Amino acid sequence: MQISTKFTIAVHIITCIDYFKDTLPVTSSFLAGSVGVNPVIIRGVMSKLKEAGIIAISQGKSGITLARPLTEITFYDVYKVTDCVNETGLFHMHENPNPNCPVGRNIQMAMVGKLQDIQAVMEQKMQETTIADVAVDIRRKIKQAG
Amino acid sequence: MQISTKFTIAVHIITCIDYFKDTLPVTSSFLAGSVGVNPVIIRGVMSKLKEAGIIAISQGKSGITLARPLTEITFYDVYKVTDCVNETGLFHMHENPNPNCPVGRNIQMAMVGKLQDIQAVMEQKMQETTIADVAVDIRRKIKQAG
DNA sequence: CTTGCCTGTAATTTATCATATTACAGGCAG
DNA sequence: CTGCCTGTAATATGATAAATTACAGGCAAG
Repeated sequence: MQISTKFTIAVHIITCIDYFKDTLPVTSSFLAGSVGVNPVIIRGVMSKLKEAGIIAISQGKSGITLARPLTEITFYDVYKVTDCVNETGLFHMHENPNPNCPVGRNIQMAMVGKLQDIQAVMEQKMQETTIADVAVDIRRKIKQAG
Repeated sequence: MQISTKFTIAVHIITCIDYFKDTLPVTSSFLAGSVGVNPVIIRGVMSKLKEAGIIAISQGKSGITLARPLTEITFYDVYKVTDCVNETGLFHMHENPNPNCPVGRNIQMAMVGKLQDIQAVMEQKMQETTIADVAVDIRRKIKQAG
């Protein structure tokens, strides 16, 4: 299993909006071309980024803009927005342990807290990484080699 | 997306082997009953646990035993054994960014290290948790309420 | 104020993967 | 030697991700 590409697509989208903001109008079709996926996927992700107050979308020909600076958009924000991991958690527990078995009827209670702790450290690390970190790396690489 | 139930099933299996080791022979059918899944799934997980030197399997009627103490079996060991996350990583990056776009041709390089770091803190936390921690919780709960 | 480009979203298709299930070969212990 | 158990292949089913088609609705440029 893997976390949906919607997460990295969203990071790509945000990075593009920033990178091209003074050059040309950024639209879902343009983004679809850069990301390499269907425009509908882009629109779906964009729509959620808008709801979350990360980007601003105007219809017509104007294009999409950022609603706050890259340094204030964390990986965690994007990860939450794209629903990559649902409310039941990162780990999928087997759902029918036997209640007539002493281990079976207690295993969920015994594991849930530990699994949440593991997920929590991952999410904490995501909060410490921002899209600005990605943008910096990309600009540096472009300066070096194009 | 979620990490496969094989992980929690494996934890359940190991806990059961320990819990019932002096009481009755533990077989794949018995475990399937406790876990609530098909015996073939149990056998597949068991087989990998054996390869990894975590359990010992003898055929015939004898049953399955642990190959090392619970305190030396970490969540990380079990997670690796069950192949819950493949070698391409926890995150699934979109695979066709446009090489003609400056962002598209550099986005993967800019993200991969950051995603690996996030995965690494999660795996580090898994190394710090052992099946013994689960077994302790279960025994305590059983003493309290059954 | 109209027209054209763009977003929003539903519906359908395709591909992939997780899990269940059936079936049977092979092995060990009693 | 015999019966229960493991090992594993093959197939079916179901869920989910992503692609695709289609179209309604809105804004902005002119």
